Amino acid sequence: MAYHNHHSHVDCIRLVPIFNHLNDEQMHLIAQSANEVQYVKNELLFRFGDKDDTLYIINNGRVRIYSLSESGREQTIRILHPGDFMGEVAVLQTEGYHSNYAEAISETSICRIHKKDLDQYLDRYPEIMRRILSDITKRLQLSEKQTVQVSIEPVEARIIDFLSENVEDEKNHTYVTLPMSKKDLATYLGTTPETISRKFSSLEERGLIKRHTQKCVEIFDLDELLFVSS
Amino acid sequence: MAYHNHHSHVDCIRLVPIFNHLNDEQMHLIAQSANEVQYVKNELLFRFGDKDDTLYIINNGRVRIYSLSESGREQTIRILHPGDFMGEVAVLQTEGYHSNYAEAISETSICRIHKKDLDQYLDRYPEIMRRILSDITKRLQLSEKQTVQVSIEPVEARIIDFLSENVEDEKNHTYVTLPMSKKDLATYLGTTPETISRKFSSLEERGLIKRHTQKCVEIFDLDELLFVSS
DNA sequence: CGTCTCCTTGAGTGTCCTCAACATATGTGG
DNA sequence: CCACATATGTTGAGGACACTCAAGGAGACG
Repeated sequence: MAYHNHHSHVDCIRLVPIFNHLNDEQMHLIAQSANEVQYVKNELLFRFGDKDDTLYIINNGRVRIYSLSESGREQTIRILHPGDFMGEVAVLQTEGYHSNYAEAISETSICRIHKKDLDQYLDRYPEIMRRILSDITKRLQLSEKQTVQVSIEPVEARIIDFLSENVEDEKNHTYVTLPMSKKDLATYLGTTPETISRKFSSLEERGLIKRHTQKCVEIFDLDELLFVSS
Repeated sequence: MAYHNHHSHVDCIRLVPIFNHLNDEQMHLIAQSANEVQYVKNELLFRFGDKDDTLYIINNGRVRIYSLSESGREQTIRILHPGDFMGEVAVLQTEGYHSNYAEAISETSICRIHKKDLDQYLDRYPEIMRRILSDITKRLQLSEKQTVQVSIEPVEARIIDFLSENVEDEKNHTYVTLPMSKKDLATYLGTTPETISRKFSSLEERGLIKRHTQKCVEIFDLDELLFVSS
């Protein structure tokens, strides 16, 4: 990783939902205490068990949070995009140990804010805490949903659900741009690349989807697809 | 359910971690706005999709939060005990719809606080928000762990992990008192009662545990048990 | 003591994982 | 820009784990 100590990281702060309600002066103040770090693709930001007391904010790029099972298999927890934050262990756990792994999946720049600074802002601007709370509540809901899916829905239903949540409509064509590799998608959906591949093939044979490129899938009839999965 | 409108629900408030740092007067104030509700065993507190804007605090009894899959199978998300709260959808989601089901699994009494009241307290006593945030962060970690387990660990490992997290040591005997029926344990661990039963039998055959009563299991060697699961 | 629920055990089946080979992308240095 | 090296994706065969369905047993409760 590479450190950059520009005087202003306001850009970093401005696009973050948890801070963007502040005025310029306030943002500037926060930006002062943030430091920017660059990571290259595949670089690890932290590992399970690392002690840490900073909040990470994605400025640019994408980060994958994942966990390892005893047997060494990966479970992708979520993918962070610019504006997302992570490392909330630091925010509130008195003992701040990371409970999973974070990896840059592209060239990524991060802003880091230390707990002691953040604590000040939380006291001074309660709205920040509200927004963090709102974000984490949302994530909790998603996480619980993911648990249910992974545990009781068959793989095909999980894939279809995932597709339906990532559709982009464009001139009477419904298609999906996969936000990650099939390999990572597999670990996200709690399965293997082979199974993902097979299910996609099956859906294609049945005339429900068409694979254009690795990342781009066309959906012929979303309603029919959703019907099939139930 | 049955409503009770005692003048004071301070008892209700006093034992709740998110409020118990307040002084008597403050607690009294909050208690004023809370109302107590009683539920009998198996009664549903709310269902998926219900609109709601109250925070629920368990005063007495136990509540099970669960979710239903398309196919009708249940996934138990968590069990709440006295002092726990739920319904945080109301706290922060502008549109407060419940995303899962809540059922009393014993005679249960609840304190409910309306969003508009709670919002006031959050502003006046920021420490409350901090504690809620802390609690939800903790739950997020647990939920993510549950996702990983359910998705990649085999059932036996999940059971062993669950047992190891509920051990109670007593005079050189290690045993576990199951906090719920095997039926509910099955839905919690993302499996079926039959499979749970089989795994317990298997562990017993291998001399690792001994079932004394339905709810009480003795563990002969915890280290060995944990070793087996990896 | 009978009923009901929960638990247990058995038999059969299906989904998905593993391992392995091959194909296709992606990226790097010559 | 091509050739090679590496990573990612696809397809096949075989097998394991856990689910379903079904019946019998054990507790709990009135």
